[in-house]
Amino acid sequence: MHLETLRLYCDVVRLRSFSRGAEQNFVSQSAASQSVQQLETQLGVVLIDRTKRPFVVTREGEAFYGAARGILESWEKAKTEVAAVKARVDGTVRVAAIYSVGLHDMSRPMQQFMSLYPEARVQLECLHPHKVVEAVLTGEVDIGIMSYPPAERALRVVPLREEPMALVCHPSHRFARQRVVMPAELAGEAFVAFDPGLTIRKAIDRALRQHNVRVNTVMEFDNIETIKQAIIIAAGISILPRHTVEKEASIKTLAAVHVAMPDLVRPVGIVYRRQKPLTPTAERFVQMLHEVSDAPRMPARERPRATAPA
Amino acid sequence: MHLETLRLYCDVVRLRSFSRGAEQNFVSQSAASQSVQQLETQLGVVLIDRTKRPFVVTREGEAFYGAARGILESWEKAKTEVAAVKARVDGTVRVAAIYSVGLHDMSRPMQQFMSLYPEARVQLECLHPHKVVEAVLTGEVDIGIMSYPPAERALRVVPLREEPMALVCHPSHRFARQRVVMPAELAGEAFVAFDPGLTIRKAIDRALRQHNVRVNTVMEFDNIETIKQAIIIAAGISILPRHTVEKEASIKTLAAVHVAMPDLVRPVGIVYRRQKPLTPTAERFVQMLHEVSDAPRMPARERPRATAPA
DNA sequence: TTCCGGGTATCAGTACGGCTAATGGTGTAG
DNA sequence: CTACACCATTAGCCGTACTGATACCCGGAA
Repeated sequence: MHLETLRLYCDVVRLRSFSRGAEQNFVSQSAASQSVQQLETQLGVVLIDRTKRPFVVTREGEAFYGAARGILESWEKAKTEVAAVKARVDGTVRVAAIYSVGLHDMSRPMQQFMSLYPEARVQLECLHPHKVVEAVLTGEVDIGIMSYPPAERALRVVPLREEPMALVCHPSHRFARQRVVMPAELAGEAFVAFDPGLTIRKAIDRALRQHNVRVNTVMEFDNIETIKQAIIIAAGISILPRHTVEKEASIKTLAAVHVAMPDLVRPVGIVYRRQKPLTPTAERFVQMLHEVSDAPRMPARERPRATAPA
Repeated sequence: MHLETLRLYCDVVRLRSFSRGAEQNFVSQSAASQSVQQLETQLGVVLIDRTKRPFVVTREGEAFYGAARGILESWEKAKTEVAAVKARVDGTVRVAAIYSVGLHDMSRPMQQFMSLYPEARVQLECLHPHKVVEAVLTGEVDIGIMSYPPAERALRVVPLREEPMALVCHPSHRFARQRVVMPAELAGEAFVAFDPGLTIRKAIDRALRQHNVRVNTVMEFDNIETIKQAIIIAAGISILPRHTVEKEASIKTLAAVHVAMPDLVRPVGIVYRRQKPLTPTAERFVQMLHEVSDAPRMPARERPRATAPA
């Protein structure tokens, strides 16, 4: 059963004419006649009494006319409803970020984005790195923002920036009075480290190993905030992205010192599903992230470029 | 847009599988896949996220699922509604009769019919002869019952009976004491006639003319009941179908006397639209009319037979 | 990792159904 | 009664939805 047939029938009844109904539906009069006949056959009912001119709609025809109108209305409503959902979904960017990025680096681009596209919405949630990947893969979020983005087949990775790392210690620590700390000086220091399962832990370990330094790991945490708290109570030192301790450094709660390990950076990237192209809104949000990241912290010549989505 | 496609989509979503949805609709898995794809193209929306297994219905898909279910329900409702109207109409015989027949001769066949077919209904309305024809032609009624049924091309006529006529007069009239009245005796009598527009008037006029009799027409009415009232107040005599005055004759309100004009009979027939075959129920009602008419009043050899409807 | 199995997308071929154009029939108005 | 407007009917074409086969993809297991 074609919905077009119902529409045709309704127009025929409304206009009291097969010819005009056909015209309104851009088909021939013959088609209208045949369609209504088929409709009557399928229903097993005579809808229109054609022996009078102009024809007379039977009682069954009147009843069916009302019902058909209702169905067509429902159909139109369904289409607009779906379109509305699409618009709403399209206009919403769901973002999952790791804690450090979400807490320190998302408010500015989000505010800027929402002022540029007032109709758009951004849903941000802060998760553990593994959960970020999971959320992206399950489609719970459109994009993920994380450090050390994994190279999975189902994921597309767009490098965003590389964050310089700094040695972070208590203001009373002797390092706090130095302009720079050499790797060798770290030997034997009480060290507050990341959890062994995290990629950043492996990266720092590797860097220390490269400089033949062995630290004394006294604590392990899965997030930067807790590590900072541990340093504040003088539990030890650590190596963290520079900008995540900027606030504490300015109020002298913590000290951030340059450490001579130029290879040690924290790469931050955007991940999304390879199979699922970004929505236009999400794409604009990614663009916004790049612009905000580029300006304050990175020289133009090192700017990473987003790879074009499929 | 096919309603079958909507049903297929609903089944696919409900069963969370293209294969099972296809099976449920007796089509191939391929067809299900293509149908849903086309649906998505037409709506410009992705309804099902097929990159996961089992697939995930998108928000748009959920919204559309609800709407589609509503449409399908409406469709089922529409079909049953129309069927109900059809059943009701089919089981109802709409009859238009002229006053004299409707008042005197319909209660018995109607009662008998309704006791034979309790689920059937009879709608009887009494109209002027012209209105009876009109009601039949417009389709307002299924069959018409009238005297002197007209031979129109659009009408099919089934003779029902020929009613003998009698001279009707006031009980105090001299004719009331006679066993028979000869046509010649009518000369100059005060006569209460039918309206000139009615066929029965023309028939009576012709019969009188054939017997070279001229009456004194004092009143003209378009229905038998009024004529009878006029006779009761001694306004004159008339010639009416015998059985329409039987009740008044039995209680001596009127006198009905045999008049020697054997050609003068009132033919009563059933009319219905030639283009519109009778419903089964209407056909049974016509049959009933014949049986009731035949038994009391007419010798078997004169029984008219219904012509078979198309 | 590699393979395997269930499930879906894709493709070419085909059959069915709806459309058109021309023609025939019917009702209504003048 | 004639003319006209309107609808039904017919044959033939074309589009489209189906089928069956095959390729692809994802997820799980060795």
